[in-house]
Amino acid sequence: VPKVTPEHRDARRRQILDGARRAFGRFGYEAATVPRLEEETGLSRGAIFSYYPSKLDLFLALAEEDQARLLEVWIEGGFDALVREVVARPEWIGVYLDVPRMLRADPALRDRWRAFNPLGQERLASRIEALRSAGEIRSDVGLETIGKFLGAVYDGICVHLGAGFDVDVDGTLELVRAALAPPAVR
Amino acid sequence: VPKVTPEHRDARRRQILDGARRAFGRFGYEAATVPRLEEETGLSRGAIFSYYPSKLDLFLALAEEDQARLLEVWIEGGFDALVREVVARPEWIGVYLDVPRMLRADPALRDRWRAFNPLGQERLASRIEALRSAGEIRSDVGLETIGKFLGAVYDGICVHLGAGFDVDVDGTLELVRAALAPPAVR
Amino acid sequence: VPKVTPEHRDARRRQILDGARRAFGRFGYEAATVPRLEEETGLSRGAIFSYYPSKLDLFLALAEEDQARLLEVWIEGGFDALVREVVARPEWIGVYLDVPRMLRADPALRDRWRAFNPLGQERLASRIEALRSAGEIRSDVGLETIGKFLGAVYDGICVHLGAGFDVDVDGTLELVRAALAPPAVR
Amino acid sequence: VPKVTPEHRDARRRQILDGARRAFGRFGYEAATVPRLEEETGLSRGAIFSYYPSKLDLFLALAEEDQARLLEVWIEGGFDALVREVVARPEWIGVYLDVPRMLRADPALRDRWRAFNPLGQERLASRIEALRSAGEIRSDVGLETIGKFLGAVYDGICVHLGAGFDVDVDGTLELVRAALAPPAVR
DNA sequence: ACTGGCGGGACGTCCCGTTGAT
DNA sequence: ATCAACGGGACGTCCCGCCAGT
Repeated sequence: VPKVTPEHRDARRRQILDGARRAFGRFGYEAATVPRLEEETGLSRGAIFSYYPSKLDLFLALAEEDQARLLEVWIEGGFDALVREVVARPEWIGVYLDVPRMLRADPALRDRWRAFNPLGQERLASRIEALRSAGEIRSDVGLETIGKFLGAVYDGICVHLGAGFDVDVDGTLELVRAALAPPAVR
Repeated sequence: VPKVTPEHRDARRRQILDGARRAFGRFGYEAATVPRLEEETGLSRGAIFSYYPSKLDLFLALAEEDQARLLEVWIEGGFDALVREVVARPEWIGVYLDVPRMLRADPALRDRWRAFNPLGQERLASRIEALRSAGEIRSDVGLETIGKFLGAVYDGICVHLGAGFDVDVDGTLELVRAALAPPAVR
Repeated sequence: VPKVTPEHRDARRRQILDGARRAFGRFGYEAATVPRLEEETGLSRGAIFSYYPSKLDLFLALAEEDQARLLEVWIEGGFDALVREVVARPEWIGVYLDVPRMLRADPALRDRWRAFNPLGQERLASRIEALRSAGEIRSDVGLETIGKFLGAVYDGICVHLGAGFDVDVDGTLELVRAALAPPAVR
Repeated sequence: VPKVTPEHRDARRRQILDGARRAFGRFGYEAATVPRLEEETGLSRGAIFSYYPSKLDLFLALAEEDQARLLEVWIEGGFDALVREVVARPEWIGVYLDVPRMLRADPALRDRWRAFNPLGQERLASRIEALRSAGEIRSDVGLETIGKFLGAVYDGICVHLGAGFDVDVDGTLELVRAALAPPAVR
């Protein structure tokens, strides 16, 4: 049984994840066939499947990794930063776009996805809460509503980006700001 | 001398479209296999493929039909009506969700999709323009920006619905309204 | 029950046979699909299959018709005429080329083919016999051998023509003549 | 690091070629379905198509192998040896018979086939030339004509063999000899 | 008499994941 | 640890022929 340093394992994992993202992003989940994954990662089936038990698991690992990273961007830099991030790296959208479709057909997956990264979600909620307390966003609508609204806008932008349509980042962010602005005297 | 009446053909077409929508909606484009299409439509391959030359053509016929119908709802009833329509019939979402993913991988398809129903798109633009002229929505941002914003929100809602997440219709619409409201004295 | 004159039936039969020959000749038996037969004949499945019970039967009718005609040419005009005939109408070769392949896989068909047109075969044998008696061809080899030799040359020419290779008609016929010439003083 | 030794690969290749020849020979190209190829080779689709990218490629590999071998027999042993070889192994005929039929419908394939093994064709031409110089065959007809004549006779014999008809080897070869004999005083 | 809708099966291809070899 | 050979199943397509309908 050959042995290998943990560093090597991590590097391989990264190599697989990076190549897989390119493949999934370019072709979509089903069209990113194992041969294409091999090509993009530069590794063979054997190697890939020794790190991830199936194509689906590899895909989900990628999706959760992105999810965590983007949540972090949101928490750290706010919604603007989140949107600018995805616009700046549209090649990452591919993976994200496939997720909801898979959730649709597989309730078990839906639960898994929902339960992922509860800590991050909580931190995000706290941050929005803080903004609200500071009077920067309106407090006459529920936190949940704001979260869902932002989520929808974000997902919508991703869909447009993913489909190759132009996105008006500044304009959209301006409208989002207006939507969340505390009510003024009218 | 055709073998069947045009009425029969139309009925069959509907039967195929309806069954196919169920199949595509439930499973997604690739997982809606031909046997599943047969099962849902109650017809055999021979019948289905005598009306549509391929699975993709059937899918696109469905997608364009929905697209036209929803655009009509939007034009006639406004954005609220559009959102309430998709929320009321979430089983129609499935087909819609697969479209952008397919556009991503196929530029030719993207062009075809974009060029579809130009008249409807124009009519929608006119309507928004009219609302703006009437002072019901703000005129300090471009028409294009408003269209893209609404499109994004709508698509985002579809993604959430499609993925099986709850959607806060009233709250979201309220925020959209705020986003588009003409600026007041602050 | 509609009625039709025998003339009409014969005309339809010709129409089907002629179209089918074009299709079989151009594409070969398996690639000459029923839709292609429909196209070439200008008739529908129903019409075609009401005159011939299956694609194979239609093909064999055609093959036997050609076989009979070519045998007649051979009997009437000799081997030279036969060869010149097939060279002049290479589009007829297609059907002929598929026959031996089908015989190979189907012994029953082989018997049917062999038993076809015994009268013609006999007449041909008589003719060669007569030539031999007249001293025009050598009599030191069996009639059977001569027949098989000529058959092989003819089939070989057909194969070459069918494959699209050039055929040296005059040269080949000259060599055949030499092969069959009565032995001279050497 | 390959999984198997080159010897293993060669053995597998042979196993596939041999089984495929049986299948193609018995049923013909189109009727030699993939399941039948699996059965004859004793291997699965996965194995077969990992050695040959498609059924057509497998078939052509076989055809070219035979072509090369038989050309060698012709060059080394003369036309007699060639004919005796195919008569002795009639199961090899099947593959050979399908080739011209495929060439007929596919000009690209025709070019590929023609360009195959030019060295062998040249060596054969030299050999016949040498025989002619030595006075063993007539020199009053072109080399090309002789080649085409022999090719036609050979192909005709193959057709007969393939179709399951008897072939009179000795008689036919005797006639071929007469055809090519130098002209004597008459 | 003729049409063409339709059933149902078979096609070649390609897929994913296991496994035995290195 | 990594490889590629391989099994076996599923895919969309297209085929042929039957027969209901005109």
